Amino acid sequence: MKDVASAAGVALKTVSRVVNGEPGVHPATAERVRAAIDRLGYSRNESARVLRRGRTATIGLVIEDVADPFYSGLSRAVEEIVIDHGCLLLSGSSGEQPGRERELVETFCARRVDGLIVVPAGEDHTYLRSELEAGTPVVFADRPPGAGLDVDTVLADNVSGAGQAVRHLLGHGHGRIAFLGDDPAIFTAAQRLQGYRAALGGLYDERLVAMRPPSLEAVRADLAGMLALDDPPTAVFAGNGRYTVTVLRALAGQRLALVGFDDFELADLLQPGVTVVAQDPSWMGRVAAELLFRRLRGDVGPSEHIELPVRLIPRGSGEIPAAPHP
Amino acid sequence: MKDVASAAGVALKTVSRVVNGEPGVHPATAERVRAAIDRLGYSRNESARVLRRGRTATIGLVIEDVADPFYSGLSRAVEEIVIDHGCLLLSGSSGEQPGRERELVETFCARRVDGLIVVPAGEDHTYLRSELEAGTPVVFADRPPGAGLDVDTVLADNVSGAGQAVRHLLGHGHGRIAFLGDDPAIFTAAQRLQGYRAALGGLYDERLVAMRPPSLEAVRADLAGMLALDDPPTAVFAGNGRYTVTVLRALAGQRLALVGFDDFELADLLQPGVTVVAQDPSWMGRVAAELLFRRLRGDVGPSEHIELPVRLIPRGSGEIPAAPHP
DNA sequence: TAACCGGTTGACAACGTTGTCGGACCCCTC
DNA sequence: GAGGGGTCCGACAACGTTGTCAACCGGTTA
Repeated sequence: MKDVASAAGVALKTVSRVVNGEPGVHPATAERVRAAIDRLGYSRNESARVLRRGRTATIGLVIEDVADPFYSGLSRAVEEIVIDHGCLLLSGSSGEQPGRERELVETFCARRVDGLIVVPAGEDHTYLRSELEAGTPVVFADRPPGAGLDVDTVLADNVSGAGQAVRHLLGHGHGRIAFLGDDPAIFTAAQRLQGYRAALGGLYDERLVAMRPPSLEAVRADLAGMLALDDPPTAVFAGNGRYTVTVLRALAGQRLALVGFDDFELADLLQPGVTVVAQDPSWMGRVAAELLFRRLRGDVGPSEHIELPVRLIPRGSGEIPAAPHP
Repeated sequence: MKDVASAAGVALKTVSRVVNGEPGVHPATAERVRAAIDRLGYSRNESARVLRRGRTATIGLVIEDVADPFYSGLSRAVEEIVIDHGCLLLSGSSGEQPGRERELVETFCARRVDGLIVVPAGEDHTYLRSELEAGTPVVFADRPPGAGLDVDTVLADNVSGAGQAVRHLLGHGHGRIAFLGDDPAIFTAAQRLQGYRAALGGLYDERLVAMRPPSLEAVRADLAGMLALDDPPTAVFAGNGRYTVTVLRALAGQRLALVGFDDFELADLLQPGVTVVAQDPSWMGRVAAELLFRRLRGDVGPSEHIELPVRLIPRGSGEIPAAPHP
C-alpha cells in the first residue's frame, strides 16, 4: 500500500480510502490510485486490516467429517450463507474426537473468528466459556453442548423421528424390531434409541439392540446373533445413514424390513427402495448460520433451541410385511 | 498479552517467549506467566502474529462443490495433511462459476494464504500470475490451468479411463455405445470424450453423444432420442458420478449395459452392481497437498504434471451382453 | 480584507505480535 | 578485583492497515 501511495503520488491514507470506497476522494485522484494498484498488482493485506478493525469476517465451522454426506450438505449450506454475508468459512473435521474438536475450536478462536458453528464430538464444552464471555456467538448444530452451557442449538427431532420409524414398522405387522445404531455416547444415537424404546413400549427387548461404531463385521455379527434368537427380529431400524448402508451390506439380500435414519442418494434406486426418516442437512446448516448472523447483528435474546422436524419417506423396504408367525 | 505481562509482572516479550516456547526463560517465570494466561483466558491473536511474521499457516482450497462426494473426499484428504503440517484450511465452492472461483482465490490471497489448491472452474487464470510471481505456490487438481500458466497439476488419467470403459463394453459385444457426459467445456468431460472416441475408432457415431449439464429431464430426453434410432445403443458410458446416477434414474430399469466414470457408495448394492472406472479422490487430494507442502519447503524444481491411474471395477452393469443383433 | 465553508488530502497513532539488540545479573577464572 | 562467559530479561521498532484530527485550497459571504 505504501508502494501504491508513492507510485500514485498520494498519501497512504488516500489509497486506503480508495481501496475501501470511502467518500471524499477526488475522482481523478481515485483513478490514479486505481491505476497504480493495477500496475503493482496490489491486494490489501487482510491480516493487518483485521488487526486494526477487530473483525475478521470469518466464521468457523467444526463438523464430524466433511466426507460424510450429511455434514458436507450442512457445510455447503453454511458456506453459502457465510459468503452471502461477505465472510469466509474456516472449517475442520473433528473425526468424532473430542480433543480434535477442542483443538479446532481453539485454533479458530486464536484466529479470532467472528462466530462459530459446532457439531460437537465431546461432552465438555466449558473450554468455550471464556470465548462466549468475550462475546463470540456460538451455535451448536446436530448435537447440543455439554451440561452447563446455555447456547443456541439447532437439532433434528430425533426422538419423534425414531418413533415414526418404529410405528411405521409396527403398522406393517412387525413386533420384533432390531435397532442397530452408533455408540449411545453420541447424542443423536441416544435420542434415537430413546424414541425407539418409547414407541415400542412393552415390545422393547434389549437383545435386539446393538450400539457401537459401525463396521461391517460388527454389524454382521450383531445381526447374526439376533437372527439366531428363538424369536428373531423381522425388521431393522438403522440409527443413521452410515448404519443403514452397513446394514444393507450385512443383510446381503435377506429380505428383512428396514427403515433407516437419514436419507441418502440412491435410496430410491435400490431394490427395494429404502424407507428412511429423512433429515435435511442443508436446512439445518441454513438455520444454524442464519441464527449465528442474527447474533452477530446484535440480537441478544435468550438462547434458542430449535428442533427441525424429520419426515418418513416410504420407499419399499419399510413396507415389507412381517412374515406370518411360525 | 499486555495484560498477561503486567499480571505476571514481566515484560511483553517474556510472555511472547513463553507462548512460543522459546528458550531462555526461567522455569519459575514461565510458570508465573502460564498461570496469568490461564487466569485471564488469554489466547494469542493470530492476525497480529501473521502480520508480523508474514506466514499465515493457512492453505486455501477451491473446489467445485463440497456437497459432491468426489470433492468432499478430496477435501477431507487435503484437510488431513494440512492439519498434520500445523496449518488451517480455508475452503470454498465455486459452483462451476469462473467468477466465483476467481473471487474465492482473490479472497484467499488477500488473507495471504501460504499456498493454494485449485480445482478450476474457468479457463483463464492469468489473474493468478501476480500471486505466483509473489511466490505463493499453487497446485491445480482434477483439471489443469488455462493456457499460458505452467504450474503443478494433479489429474486423473481420464483419457485412458474412458478408453478402458469403452473397450470393456466392446469386449462384451457392444458396438453401439452412447456417451452421456457433462458440458465439454469442462476439461474432464472433454478428456473422457476424447478417450471414448479414440477407443471406438470407426464405430464412433456423434448421434450417440450428448453432453450438457446433468438434469434428469435432459438425460431422459437424450436417451429416448438415441433409443429411437434405427440402430440404438445397447450400452451407455456415463461421464461422471453424477451422470451415472442420473442415467440410472433415467433408465428406470431398462437393462442397457452401463459403465460410469467415478465410483460411488452403493454402486455395489444396486441390481445389477454398477461397473465403474474409479478414481480415488482422497489420493488426488493427498498428492496435491503433499506437492504443495514440498513447494512450501522450498522445492523449486520444474512444475510437475501428475496423472493418477484409474481402475475399472466390474460389478455387473458393464457385463450385460449385447442383445443378439436383430 | 477577513472570516467562513465544503471538499480534499495528509500526518500520526494505534491494533497485538515478534525480531533485534543490549543490559543486568550470576558464577567462574585469572 | 577485574575480566569473561552464560543466563535471563526488557526496550524498541516494525509488520500493513485504519480512525482521528488537522491542514490545505478555492470560492463565497460579511
